[in-house]
Amino acid sequence: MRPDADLRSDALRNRRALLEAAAEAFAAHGIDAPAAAIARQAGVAKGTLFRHFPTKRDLVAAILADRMLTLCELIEQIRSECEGGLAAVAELMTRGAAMLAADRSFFEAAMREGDGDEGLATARARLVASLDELVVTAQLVGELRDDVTGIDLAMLMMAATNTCAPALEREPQLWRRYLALMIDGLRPGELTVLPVPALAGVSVS
Amino acid sequence: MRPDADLRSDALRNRRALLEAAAEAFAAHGIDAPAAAIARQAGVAKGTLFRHFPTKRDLVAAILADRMLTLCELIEQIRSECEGGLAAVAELMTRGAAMLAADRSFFEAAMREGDGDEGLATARARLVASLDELVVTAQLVGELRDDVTGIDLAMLMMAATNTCAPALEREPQLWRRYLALMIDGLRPGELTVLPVPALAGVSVS
DNA sequence: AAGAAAGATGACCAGCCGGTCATCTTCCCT
DNA sequence: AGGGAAGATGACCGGCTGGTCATCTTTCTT
Repeated sequence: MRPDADLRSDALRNRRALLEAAAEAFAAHGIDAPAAAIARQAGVAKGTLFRHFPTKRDLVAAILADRMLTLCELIEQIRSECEGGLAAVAELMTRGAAMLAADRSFFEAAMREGDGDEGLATARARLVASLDELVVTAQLVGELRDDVTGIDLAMLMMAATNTCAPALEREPQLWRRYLALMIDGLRPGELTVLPVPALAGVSVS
Repeated sequence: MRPDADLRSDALRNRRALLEAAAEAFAAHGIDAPAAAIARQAGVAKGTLFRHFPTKRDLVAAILADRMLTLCELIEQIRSECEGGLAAVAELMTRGAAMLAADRSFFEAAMREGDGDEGLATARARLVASLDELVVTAQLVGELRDDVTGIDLAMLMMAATNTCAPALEREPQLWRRYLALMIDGLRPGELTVLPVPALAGVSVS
């Protein structure tokens, strides 16, 4: 993704193996997957991991940023496929949530990581912008309540998938139930005036 | 709460101090609050803690059970105050969520703990039963969609409060926003057919 | 082809955690 | 009052973690 600076060939290879291994480990075991395990999986020594990512936070941030950009791509794809209404929003939330449900680490990471990492900060900003576009489009057509924002969508996706996390083994699709419920709450009609404004701007979490 | 068996006077005193200290520590720092800190706060040695609660899980379970019973009491109180409609449901969810928002550990514990502990299992059962009663009442009046259950309410409360957990420092009331959105989704009208049934029976998480 | 720089290695470290146990103290009953 | 049992103590243990560093290996340049 990054231009990857000018690394020696072996360094580049290792870096990529590390990212791949980390993505897998984090998705399966959450943020707390031990660094040693990731290095082993990548076929590399622990020291090498810490050479590429001086801190575990850096590694987590790199992967979180990547996932966020993937979400951006998903949004673009949906915008080109669907009409802009609630259907598009629902489609995004469903497919996005499916992504999150398959990756334990996303929620944990999005919650804990600040904006220390620059790559993460810009990825986050891009994601929020994309979400906002989608929201505004749906609102213009009158199919989405006017008082929600892009960040709200992100929060709801995380809410639906994470709440079920442990129940996921019993019923891996449970998140769909709550997501559907939440989407119903997004319809216009302003049944309730939302208390408290959404978080603003750059930093989602 | 428990009859507290027949303990020696000092043992009883220590046990209570331990529970109080643990509740405080868990609420503030989450489930991972170190056992040593809890013991110190209770003015007791670490060994004493592990005498009363052979495993940290046992301590967590004890406190989680207590919180669940508190929620039961809250429900009873609301049922005696409000009419049975959606207002009662909304009231419960708001006040219940406020409780959860003030206690980092509840969500973590509810997610991780199985039903190993008997006290916990019965507390959980009682809570689910209370929630179900509330739900049925509101459904009879036609103010709550027919396809939700008591467990759904619990899940939504946790979803709303936990998702915002880290944003809580910036905007401690943010959970109210999402809870309101979710409650809107609970209105009857069956806009969407919910995919996936709710979890059944005893074990919530 | 040779040497210097970039990179890889893995033994090692410090810190923290849950949990144990031999020893000492407190309580309670007779 | 005194003795035995229930309880309290805190040093200690083993395991696991993120992170370091002196040493060795690979790559790239000239």
